[in-house]
Amino acid sequence: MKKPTIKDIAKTLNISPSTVSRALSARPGVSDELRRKVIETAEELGYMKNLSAQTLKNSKSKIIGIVAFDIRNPFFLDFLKGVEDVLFPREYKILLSNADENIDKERTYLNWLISQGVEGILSSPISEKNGRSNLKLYRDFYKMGVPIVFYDRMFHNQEQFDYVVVDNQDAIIQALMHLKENGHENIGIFLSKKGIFTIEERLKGFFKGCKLLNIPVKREWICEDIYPHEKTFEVLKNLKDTNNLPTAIIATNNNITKYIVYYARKLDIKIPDEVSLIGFDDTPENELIDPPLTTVKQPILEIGKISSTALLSRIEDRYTLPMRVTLKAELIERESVKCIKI
Amino acid sequence: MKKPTIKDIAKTLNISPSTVSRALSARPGVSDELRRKVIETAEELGYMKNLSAQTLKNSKSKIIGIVAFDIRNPFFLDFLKGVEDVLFPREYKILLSNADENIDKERTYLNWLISQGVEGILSSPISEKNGRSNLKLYRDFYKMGVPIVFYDRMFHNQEQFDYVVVDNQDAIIQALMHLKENGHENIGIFLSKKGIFTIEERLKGFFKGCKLLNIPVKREWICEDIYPHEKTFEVLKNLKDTNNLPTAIIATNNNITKYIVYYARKLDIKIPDEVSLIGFDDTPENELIDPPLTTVKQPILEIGKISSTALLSRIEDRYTLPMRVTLKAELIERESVKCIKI
DNA sequence: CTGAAAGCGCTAACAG
DNA sequence: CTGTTAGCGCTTTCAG
Repeated sequence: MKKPTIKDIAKTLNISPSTVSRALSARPGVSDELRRKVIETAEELGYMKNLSAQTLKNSKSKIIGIVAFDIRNPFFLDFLKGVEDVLFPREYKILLSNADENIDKERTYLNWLISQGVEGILSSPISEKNGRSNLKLYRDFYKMGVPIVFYDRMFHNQEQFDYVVVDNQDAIIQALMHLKENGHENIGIFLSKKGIFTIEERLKGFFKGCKLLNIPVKREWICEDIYPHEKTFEVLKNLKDTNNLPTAIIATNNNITKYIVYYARKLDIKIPDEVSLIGFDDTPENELIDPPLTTVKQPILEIGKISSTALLSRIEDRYTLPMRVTLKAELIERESVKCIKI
Repeated sequence: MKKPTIKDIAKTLNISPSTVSRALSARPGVSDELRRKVIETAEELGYMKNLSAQTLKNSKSKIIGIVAFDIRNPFFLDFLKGVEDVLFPREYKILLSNADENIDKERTYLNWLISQGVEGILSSPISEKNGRSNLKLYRDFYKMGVPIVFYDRMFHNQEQFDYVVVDNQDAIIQALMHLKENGHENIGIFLSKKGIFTIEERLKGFFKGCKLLNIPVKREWICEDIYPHEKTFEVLKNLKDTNNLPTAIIATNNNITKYIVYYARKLDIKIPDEVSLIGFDDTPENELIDPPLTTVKQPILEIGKISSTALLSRIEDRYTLPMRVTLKAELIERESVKCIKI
């Protein structure tokens, strides 16, 4: 037996579908008496509104699309929670995509989202080493009037788009200042895949901060493209074998943080006695690791809340001014940085 | 300007909408020549198919709904990845819900999902201490013919439903055996909120295993309803103050695991020297914690893959036999269990 | 306050 | 191989 529709309710009550529609949508123009009866029989019949029909009719799906750069990243635990917190009370639903750091997959999902009729998109856009990205597609969507808010990542010089990101340069500068205060001048940085917006920014922040603080930059200590994680081992081992370890390392994402701890232990490099470490992304476990990790903490829940709030307001008012938010990261001091000031 | 539709393409080529539809859907009945032209002008016009219309027409949304018990649980990192891995190639999309351990929220989302026309639902059903749940609603859906696969959690004695869960009793028994082998007889267990399926099962496993292995059960060492996390502190402190610590503790989820480590450290209870610990849910950090944690590891990625595969096959064939899968957990031995055999 | 009719975009059945 | 027609379920005029 098929799902009952508005028509079935109309028929059982001998009224017209339009009246049923009005009654169920809480719109005016129906007597209280009738409305009550409609609602009642709707329940009896087990009626559930068909949102596809409604969407088709008034082109409002009450769905927003999320494009995740990689759904396995713990980033999404807090981010999704933040988004869901603001969406749920407003009855918006989430269509979840996972780009897996792959621009082709991202493109496929973006097209699906549009076809599905999402009212807006929350995206952390992928870009590859060679600079390839789906910027053109995002631009097309922008022209079509699809509200888009970038979170965590964005495109440079595309000021028409809304975004909510962290000040990644400042985040690294904070880390550098902390290291400098603790007497470190020989500082390395481990970066994951090239091309990723946040990683590029963190590297820029490193250069900027070193200049600012008068910290010498040494080519071998800028370890780029640390991926997959075994590369962490190679690089660390090489640095150790050549007796060329910096006194401190800054990690630039949670995964690298984790693997530096892991492989340093295997290589018998003592943290923080031999090398100090500042982690990136404060997963709850960072406090429990040995040693508890001094970490740059991003306000991820906030990114979720703010970006989704921004998206909703743009959905409601397409012609509002660009919303560009840059949040500050925070340095959580624990025990992985040793003071070596003389 | 509105989004172009199939009609617009038809008009510019002076053909009928149905031909365009056939051409774009790769169905037979169109000359190659025409098909080529259709596809071409579709691209020129920036046509994107309207899935709401398609769904309305053939009641196939190519969307499945996921109900998460609590989206902040790291469980969902691997689970969602597993699901997405199987869904993406088959062009199914994910509508994500977050029940937040709240049956009312779960119910709201379930109704949304149905209204949205999802073709199936992957759910970890919530149940409260008092036994309340949305079982009735799930039953209604079952009657309506909506495919449902439960993952991680399920209902007892509801054998009509498909499910993919872990053998939680066995998981705890494995932990007990390991402890017994290492000479432990005074064993405590820390459980989170009452009523949760997995937690109840783990407690049952504890009783069963103790009986099996001839381990005495002591009331004060069965610490239930550890929530919120500060409760971990209270309980541990009390046990310590009364000089009543067991020699080993089994944690029953990742959060409790984490907080036992955390508060044990605060209370200066040495793991594993004073108390051995077996954690539950193997987050990658468990290896980095001090000490590296012996942990019960659930095959979460598999749960995602298998449950979504099961769901898709039920969507394709509604009348197949029930699919009930129980996966085994695995004990990862590290260094948080001390051998105290004399 | 209620009903009739048209249409959102797409597809499937039937004709030609 | 292509076109015509009708209809999926809902809402929104416009009449009454």
